[in-house]
Amino acid sequence: MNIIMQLLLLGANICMLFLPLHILNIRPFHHFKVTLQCILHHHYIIHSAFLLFLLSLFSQKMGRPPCCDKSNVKRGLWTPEEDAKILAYVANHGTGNWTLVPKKAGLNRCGKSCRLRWTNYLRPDLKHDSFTPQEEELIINLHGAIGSRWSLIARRLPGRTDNDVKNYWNTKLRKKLMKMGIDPVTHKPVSQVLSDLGSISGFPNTTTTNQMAYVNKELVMNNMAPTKTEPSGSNKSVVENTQEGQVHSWQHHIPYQVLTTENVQSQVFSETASSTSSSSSSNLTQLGSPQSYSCQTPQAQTGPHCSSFDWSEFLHSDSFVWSLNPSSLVQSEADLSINAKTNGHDKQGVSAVEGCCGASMEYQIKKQCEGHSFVDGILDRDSELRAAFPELLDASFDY
DNA sequence: AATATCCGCAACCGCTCCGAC
DNA sequence: CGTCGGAGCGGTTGCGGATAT
Repeated sequence: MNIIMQLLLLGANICMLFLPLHILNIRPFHHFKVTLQCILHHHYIIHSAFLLFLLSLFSQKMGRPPCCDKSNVKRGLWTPEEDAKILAYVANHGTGNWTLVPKKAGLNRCGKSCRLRWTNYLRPDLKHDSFTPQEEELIINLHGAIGSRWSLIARRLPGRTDNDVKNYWNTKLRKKLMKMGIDPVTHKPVSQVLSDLGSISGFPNTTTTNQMAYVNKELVMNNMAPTKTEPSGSNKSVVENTQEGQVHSWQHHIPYQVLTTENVQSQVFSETASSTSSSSSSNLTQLGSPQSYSCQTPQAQTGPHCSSFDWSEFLHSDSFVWSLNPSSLVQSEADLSINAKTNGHDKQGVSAVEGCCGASMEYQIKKQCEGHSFVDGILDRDSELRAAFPELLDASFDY
């Protein structure tokens, strides 16, 4: 009798508390749900059940609930037993509807967590060994072209996940580029980035000096050599910024590959669009191979050496590419819009390609196909800048 | 040998997109 | 048209091993 009275009393109290919120449709209210559950569960299990019942009644008006009750699911590293359960479940039922997987597989995990564990670690087609130089090279090329679109980049690397690529970039490749004096975000020489900063903001030289000092401090803090100023615009400047051997190794073993327009359009564009087609797997496999990135047109291979690499053109490569061959891009965009409609989940990738790949990547490709590699362009431009602004670059050591 | 610091990686979080209803 | 739920993405966190002091 006492329990019944308590239940009724609690129910009335909760109704008094919940009903106005329910009527007012206050959505953030569902954040209290778990907390209230925890408090009541500690002392009054029956009350908690009653509360849950009420909550379920009100849930229609509480907005989107969390994907799982995070306070009651296990988090952190996975045990071999848990892995075995996932593997067994997937072997029997396949993937899909991950929210049901924990329940069906007997796991006390969030469904999202299960999906991540499968896609990032347990999938049988994953490689668990270290990245090869070819993979490194591909990541750098693609990052330079499309930025940190890790999932798109990972699709070119069979057996690698977006998480793998992202981690590898953040821990290794980014530092490697910085060590070479190349800004890992823009893939330009640090000096050029600072020069752009100065010209865009209209800061006087003193400010630019401070910026240089800041970046050099960053380099020092990252255990990297600050940028040395080379007299008379030597094209060895970047090489001498760092340990020579490393850069030579970089340039010889991890060169920026030469790409053709056709390759990029067929690779990056079709990759996002063809994921639903039967030929997607062959495309992706082909994309992962380094030779697919070599310049195939004899004209390009024997073309004139590009002596000047204009970074402002690189920055505004959208218009540049349009002026080069607008008709082909119109065609590409038309294809993309069709593909985007037929493959909704890749729309993000398509738009990314439209925004990034179609422009800057294509520009790089054209430049590279003219026999002028990306690194060559960086080095040339860096040398020009050093020759043009020796006093500006010297000032970087004034901090 | 003990402690501090660094580093790599697995996992998590918050957000967006998209199809179904 | 608005809402819900699944899926995916990119950024960030934190654990555990490696290395330095």
